[in-house]
Amino acid sequence: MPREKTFNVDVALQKAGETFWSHGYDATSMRDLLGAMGIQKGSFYDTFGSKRSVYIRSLEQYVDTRFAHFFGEMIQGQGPMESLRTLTEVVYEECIGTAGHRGCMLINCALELAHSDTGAQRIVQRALEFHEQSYADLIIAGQQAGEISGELDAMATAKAMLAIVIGMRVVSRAGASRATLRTLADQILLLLER
Amino acid sequence: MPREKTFNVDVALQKAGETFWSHGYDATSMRDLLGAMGIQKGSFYDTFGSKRSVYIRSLEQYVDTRFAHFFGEMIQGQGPMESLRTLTEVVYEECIGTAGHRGCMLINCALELAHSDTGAQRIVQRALEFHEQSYADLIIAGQQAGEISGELDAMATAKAMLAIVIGMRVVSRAGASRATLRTLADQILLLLER
DNA sequence: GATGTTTTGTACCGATCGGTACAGAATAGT
DNA sequence: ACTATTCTGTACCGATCGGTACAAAACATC
Repeated sequence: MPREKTFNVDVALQKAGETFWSHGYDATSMRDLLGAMGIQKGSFYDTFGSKRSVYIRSLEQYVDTRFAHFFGEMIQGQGPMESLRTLTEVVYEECIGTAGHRGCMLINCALELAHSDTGAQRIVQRALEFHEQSYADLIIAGQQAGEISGELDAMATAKAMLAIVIGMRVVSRAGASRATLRTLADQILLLLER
Repeated sequence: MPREKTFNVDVALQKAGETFWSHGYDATSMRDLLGAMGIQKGSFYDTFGSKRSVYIRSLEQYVDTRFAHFFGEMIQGQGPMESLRTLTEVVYEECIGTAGHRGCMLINCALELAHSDTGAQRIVQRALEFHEQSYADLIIAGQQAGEISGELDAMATAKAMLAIVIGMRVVSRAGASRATLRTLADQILLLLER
């Protein structure tokens, strides 16, 4: 008998996430948020409860969909080394694209919120660990396939790769040149040729 | 004839900088700021004019004193490779220290403000370029001294080193383990042994 | 058409924001 | 003592903050 919800919760969350992504948590006001989500205050608080809960949920959605896509269909059917190349190029393309100045929502969150919000911190840590482990798995697979030297410390190299990726997202948000980002992408892959 | 200022402007700026460093720009209120600086609103606005101007000045002071110390007395009398080792260890020690969760003020600023404040962005960019160039100079000196392979692309390696340093500061602010930070420090130095 | 729910829109809440104004106490040089 | 400047402390400004309350309209089921 009731009237059905006329807006899609996931879509609204995604819109909210994009706004948080660009401007951060504090700098996003309820006015900005409602505008981006296309709903009114009443619906907002009935559905989500608070600004912070929307942030957390949109961050979780960002992590889930992004990593599923990254380590799923994006490297479907590719060999380990080819996958690592693809993933690095994708990061590079995102950094130099129009949305490059937004950086990575996870990393933006790590610096703005993970410092004071333990809930956000847990999400960030788990996502970083997952990212790191996924790299390491690909490196190990590459070693088993003979594409990557067995001398390499897979976990340590994975950590270094992730650190450079993080560096790329930071400097690109700070306005780094395309050439710098290209160099960093190349350096990531050079880590695998030792 | 006038009464002299009873507080030291540089000390007050430094206290302000530490507060901004820990909590960021937005999350630091005037109340926090005045408390940390140990002065009252009247003195604050008479002396500094605005919250933003204090932030910019404290950021400049942070960059100046820090880099002067880093690439000055800290590596005084050391060879190039030894200097690079020292600088890397210092970053590691800072990351695992009690102040590690603060990260680096410059990088915090890069993500929070450089995105929207062109003045802050210019400071961040110039500081990153200086840091990068200083690394490159040391690498080149190391190559001339025969401590580092001449095959290495000095500028590209410097960029990669800086990117990993940035990654370290981000993950340490997000609560990374000591072991992870140790691994990353080792990986920085491994970049020089190719 | 009656009922129940979700929508929009607006009015409002106390708190806090950065910033201004100013009075009065303190401290210096003349 | 006189004067100039800086300090502290407080009161206040308009604006905005996140969040609440609620009435009226829209919609879906019965």
